[in-house]
Amino acid sequence: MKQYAIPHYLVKLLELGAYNKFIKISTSFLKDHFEMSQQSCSRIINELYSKEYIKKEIIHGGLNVMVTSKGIDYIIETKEYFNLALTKPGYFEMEGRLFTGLGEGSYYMSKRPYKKAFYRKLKIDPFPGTLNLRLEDEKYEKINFRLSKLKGTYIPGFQDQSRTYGPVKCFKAIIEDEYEGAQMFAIRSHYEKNVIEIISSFHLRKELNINDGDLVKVKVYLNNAFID
Amino acid sequence: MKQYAIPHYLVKLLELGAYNKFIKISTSFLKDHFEMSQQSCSRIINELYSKEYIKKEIIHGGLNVMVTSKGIDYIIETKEYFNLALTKPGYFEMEGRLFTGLGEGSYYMSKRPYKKAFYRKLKIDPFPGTLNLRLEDEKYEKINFRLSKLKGTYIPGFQDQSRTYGPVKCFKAIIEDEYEGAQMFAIRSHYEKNVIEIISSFHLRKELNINDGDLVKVKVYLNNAFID
DNA sequence: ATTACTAGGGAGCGAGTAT
DNA sequence: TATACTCGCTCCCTAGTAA
Repeated sequence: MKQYAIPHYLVKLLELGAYNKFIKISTSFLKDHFEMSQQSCSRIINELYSKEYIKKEIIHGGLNVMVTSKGIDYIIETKEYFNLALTKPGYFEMEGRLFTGLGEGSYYMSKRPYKKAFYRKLKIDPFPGTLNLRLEDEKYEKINFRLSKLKGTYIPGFQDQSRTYGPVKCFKAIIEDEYEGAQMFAIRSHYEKNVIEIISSFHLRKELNINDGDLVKVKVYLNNAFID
Repeated sequence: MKQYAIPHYLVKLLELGAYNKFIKISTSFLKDHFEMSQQSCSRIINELYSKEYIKKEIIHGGLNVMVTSKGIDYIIETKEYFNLALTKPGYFEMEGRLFTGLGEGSYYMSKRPYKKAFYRKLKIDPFPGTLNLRLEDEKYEKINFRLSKLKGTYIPGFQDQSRTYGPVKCFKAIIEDEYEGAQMFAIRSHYEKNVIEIISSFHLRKELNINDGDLVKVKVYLNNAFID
C-alpha cells in the first residue's frame, strides 16, 4: 500500500474504536470501510501489522485489531506536518543533535570575504564557528535534501594565497525559536545528508547553553526563488 | 493520482511558499520535492489544476503555481478528519439539513412495542416524530454508508392488526452537542444514503429552535460489536 | 531550457479458490 | 464461515522524445 494511505486506514480503524483496545472485525467487514476488496483489506491489515502500526490477533471467525502507539504517532505526525505547512508556509522545521565538527567552519567563517558577504546579504556577522547538527529522523533528512535543491542566498567563493574557498548558499533560520542565523550549504562539494551546518552572529553554544548531544530545533525560511 | 496523496502534494507546494501567492517552479524542479519523475510531476500538477486545488500559469521556462482556497480547505479537512478520530475514537460526526419527512417517523414512534424497546435498550422514550436530515456533503454520505454496515442496537419489529412493522437498528447520538438521542436505520428496507433519521426523548425542533433548512450536527457513537 | 505525449514495465487490485 | 494465496488485468509510473 502507498505510504500516503497508511494514516487513512489507521484513522478508519480508530473510528471503529481500535484506540487502546482491540476490536473484533473481519477483512470482508472492512471492505465497506476501506473501500477495498476483502483481499486488499487482508493485504492492508497484514502490511499495517508488519510495519507495527497495528496489533493483530487471529480468532475464530475473524480478527481482533488495535492501533499501536506507533500507529497513533504516525497519524499525529502526518497531521502536524499538514498543520505546520498551513500555519507556516515557506518554512521547514528540523531537529538535530549537536556535535563537534572538524573545526573547518570556524576557519571559514573567519575569512574576510565570507564575513563581508554574509553581512551584506544576510545581515549576519558570523561568529567564528558553526553549529553542526546531526539529523536522526529520516523525515528531517528528506527536508534537508529538499533544501539542498533550493536556490538560497548565494555567497560567492574566493581565493587567498594558499587555497580556494568554494561558494556556499544559505537560508535564513531561527534556532531554538530565539536566535537568528542561517543554514549553510557548500555548493559543489560533499554534502552529508544527515548533517546541517548553522551560522549565526551569536555564539550559540554559549547563548543557548547547549553542548554536544543536545537536541537543537531549527526553523529554516525560504527565499522566493526556486529554480536555480 | 490517488485521492490520499493529494493533501501531501498540496502541503509540499505550501512548504515551498505557494500559500496565497504564486511561486515559480518547473516540473523537473518539483521531482525532488514530490519524489516523482518530471513526467509524473507534470501529470500531478495538471490533475491538481483540473480538480481546482491549485492555480497554474504557464510562463517562459516554467510555471507559476499557487494553492487555491479549495486546496487549503482540503488539507484542513483531512487534518481535522485525523484529529477527530484521535480525540474521539469510536465516534462519527455528520451534519445535515433539516427537512420534513412523510410523517412516517411520528407514526412509528407512537407504536407501543417500539416505545418500550427504545426505552429498554437505549433509555430513550421517543418523542413522536423523527428528525430527518439531508446530508449535503459526500463525506457524510460515506460515513452514513459505513454506519449502515455496523451492527448497532437492534430494535425488533412487530405486527398489529393492520400491518407489519420492520426491525430497526440504532446508534446512540448527541445532537448539536447537547441533546441525547439515536440515529435509526430501518433494517431490510429502503435506505436513502443521503438521509439520516434521528430519534430523541425530546422535541428537538422546539428545544433547539430549529426549522426546515437549518444545518444540524450529529455525533454518532458506536457500540463495540462490528460484525453482523 | 521547458511541458507533456506515447509506450513499455511494474505495482497493486480483485476474482477465484485453497485451506 | 474465515484468511490469504495465485493470477490476470488495470492503472500508474517513468524513459524516451516531440513540440
